[in-house]
Amino acid sequence: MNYSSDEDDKPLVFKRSSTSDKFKHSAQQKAAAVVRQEKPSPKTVAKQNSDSEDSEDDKPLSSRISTVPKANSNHVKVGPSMSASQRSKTQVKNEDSDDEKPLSSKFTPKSYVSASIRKHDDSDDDKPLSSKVKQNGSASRDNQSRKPNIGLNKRPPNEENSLGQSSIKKPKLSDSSAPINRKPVSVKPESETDDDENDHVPISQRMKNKAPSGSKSASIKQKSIKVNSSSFKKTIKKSKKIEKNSKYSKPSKVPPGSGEGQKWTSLVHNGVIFPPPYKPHGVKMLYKGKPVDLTPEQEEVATMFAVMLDTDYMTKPVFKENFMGDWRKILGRNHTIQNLDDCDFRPIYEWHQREKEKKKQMSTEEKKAVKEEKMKLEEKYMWAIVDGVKEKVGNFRVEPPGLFRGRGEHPKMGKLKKRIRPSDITINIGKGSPIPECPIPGQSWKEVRHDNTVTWLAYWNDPINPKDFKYVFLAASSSLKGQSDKEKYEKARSLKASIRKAYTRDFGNKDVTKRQVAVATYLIDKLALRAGNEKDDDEADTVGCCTLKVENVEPEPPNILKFDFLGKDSIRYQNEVEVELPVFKAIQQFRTGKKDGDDLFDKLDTSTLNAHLKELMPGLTAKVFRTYNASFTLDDMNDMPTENVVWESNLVFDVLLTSNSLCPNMNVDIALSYKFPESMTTSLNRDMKGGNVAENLVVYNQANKEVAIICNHQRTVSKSHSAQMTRLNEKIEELKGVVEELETDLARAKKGKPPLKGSDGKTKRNMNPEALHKKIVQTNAKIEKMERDKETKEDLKTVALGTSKINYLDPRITVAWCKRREVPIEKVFNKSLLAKFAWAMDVEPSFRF
DNA sequence: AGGCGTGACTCAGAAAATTTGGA
DNA sequence: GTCCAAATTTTCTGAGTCACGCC
Repeated sequence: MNYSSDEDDKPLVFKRSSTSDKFKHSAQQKAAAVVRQEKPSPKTVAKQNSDSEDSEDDKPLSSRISTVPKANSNHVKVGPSMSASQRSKTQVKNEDSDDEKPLSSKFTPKSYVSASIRKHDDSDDDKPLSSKVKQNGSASRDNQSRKPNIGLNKRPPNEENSLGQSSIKKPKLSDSSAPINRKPVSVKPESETDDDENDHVPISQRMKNKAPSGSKSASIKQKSIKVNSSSFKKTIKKSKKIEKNSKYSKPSKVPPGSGEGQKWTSLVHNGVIFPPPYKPHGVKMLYKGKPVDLTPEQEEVATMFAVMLDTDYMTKPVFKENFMGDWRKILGRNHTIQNLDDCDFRPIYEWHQREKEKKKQMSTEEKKAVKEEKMKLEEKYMWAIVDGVKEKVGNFRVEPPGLFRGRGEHPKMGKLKKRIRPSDITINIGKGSPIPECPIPGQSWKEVRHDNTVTWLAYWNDPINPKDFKYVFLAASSSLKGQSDKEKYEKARSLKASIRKAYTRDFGNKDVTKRQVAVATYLIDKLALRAGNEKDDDEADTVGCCTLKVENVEPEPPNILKFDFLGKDSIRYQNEVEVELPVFKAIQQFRTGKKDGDDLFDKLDTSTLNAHLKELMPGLTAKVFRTYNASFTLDDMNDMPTENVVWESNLVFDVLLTSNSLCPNMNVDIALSYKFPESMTTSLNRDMKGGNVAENLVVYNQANKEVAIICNHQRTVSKSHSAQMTRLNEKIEELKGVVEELETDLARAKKGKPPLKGSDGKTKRNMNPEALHKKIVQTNAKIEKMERDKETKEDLKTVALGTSKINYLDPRITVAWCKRREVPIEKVFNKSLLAKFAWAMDVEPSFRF
């Protein structure tokens, strides 16, 4: 069968399945039917179905599927649950039904709120892309009239209401359905607009026309450092239309700049700062039990190794061999030290520990003084002036010498990373600007350039791999970085459903390369896999989609694929996914006749894959799917209702406390105000808003976690994790004991008897049954809360939420959502994220990814 | 052939949780 | 014995680092 057709039977896969369970449930309850478009005419319906596929297609596959990497226990997989037929049915139905109903669970309802809110949206339409992905989405567009109506979903047209508030409640509609795609081609042009610009314009009018992301002008001048964006907006906005119809025709790379590839007009900075020279400590290590004299240079390298005695690099032979190889070069051929095994670095190690301890013991004032001293030295390097605007420099400190710490089984781990000198560094600076003074007397820069088509301020060759470079760039909060960040998200937003159809059609293509491209694209889309460049033998052996080996993908009939491989940073990816039959068959076929270590996609590499992707959409590359998947998932879940949460005291209590621990900036007062159950009821009425904030934050974190799981962002379990868990368990047990005791006393009190002595032997005060009962309830609530905390903790012990927040989630989704729900943005973004995302701060509340 | 985005980890300092000390 | 706050310990975070990967 060819999937290409539209069959209704679409594979389930496309559907989304799982949102978080929690959401799911709620969603389910609430909605029953989904609505997709407004009413469809019959034909539409039919069509729709087909579209529906698309519509569903809109969703990121990953979301649809539940895949879940096993690594995290959490989620587990999933699968598409509905059958195709079911699904189609549902859809249809939905269409008719009204909005309110939810969709089956599957579809997650996405947004209602937004829908309603989106005012402008109604109009939209046309979106070019709209079809794009998510349907609705577009926020920006909305403003204007552009929005299509997307179809789909109904959105109430007028809702506009204020943003947020009221609207929030509305039932959702899901939009998922998508709109149909309208034409494909036009991708982006119009819409784009984004927000920014319009600040001055009345909202309603704002449209944006701006340019989409693309280029921006270089002029970024203004910038304000502050968070506020307003200034930013402007800057950014500038529009360029670039993309526009032409679509991305542009070479993908050229960014903004005012001119061809020009990134700035004037650039002033002070270069880089070097680490202080090595200060010999004179502590002698032992060789065959005897102290050895080392020159400062030899001692420096020995110290680098000694300091790592307590790491597990010591268990890696490669590390030791590489270290010894490089150290021996410095020791010289005839040195006493010939064998690493006869070396005893402990004296140096212990000296280092003492130094560390000393540092730790310094008084606060001393520490402060040291810090200020350092600041004074570094201050001049921290800023650059780009086109007249003061911008923070990212990494102006030259990397100090050390032993290379490769991740995973890196063949070069342990090699000496030599000290970088000025003569290794190339400086890039504005033509008329003063050339940074070389900080080390008597030395000079390797080269000084005036290249305004690049954004780096300086670079040097990586001593470990001379072919690689280490660049000094502006900080993430700079306009230059902000612009390209925004462009990245705009590109992802413009992904269209039609792309899915296009590759689906090739699952059975006779041309093997085309088939492989189709299947690989499917995996990238569905699982948010990385492209997978080829790697050299002198790098760790990790893979991405194009470099998957036969042994990394195990097909299990009827249609399950088991993935198990080491990806970037040697992080393991394990997942079992149900795929469409043609994909499954294709994978089986790609595997036949090959050995475990052979390439699964033997006809592919990232450049051929990306070349094909670019045919589908200008500027499209494999990594866009990751961004798309992540942001889509967040946008989708953010519209989950929270109103169905039962506002019972216990639950509220939990939610508040939990959110407090999950949300960094949560207002402590809010949580505290709920700390005492007695006051809870009243507080609830009084502080409903606070409660909602906390509740919303739980939803947000849940969505964030979902994304982290999709992207496989892991973290190592903290050393103290198990101790922490044990402690929690002990406390829970202790509380349980308390409850039992209380219950005994309660029973006795009811009979008029005094309480028994406590386990500690003390006598307790007489309490009346009501008081005892109350206490039991309170304690039980506390236990439940702790159990929940425990779960959350266990759940997140291997999941890192930060990476996706920083790199994959369009901040406008978060900002708009916060505006709609009246959640202070500071509760979600810390100071550095606020600075980094200054460009997104004034997005319309109706923005949808 | 570079150029730049992504990503896990580290560490110091902040915040929260506990303990201690005194009234 | 209770209460409160200071002191101390534990946990969490933000910012920085530098390795890794994509195009």
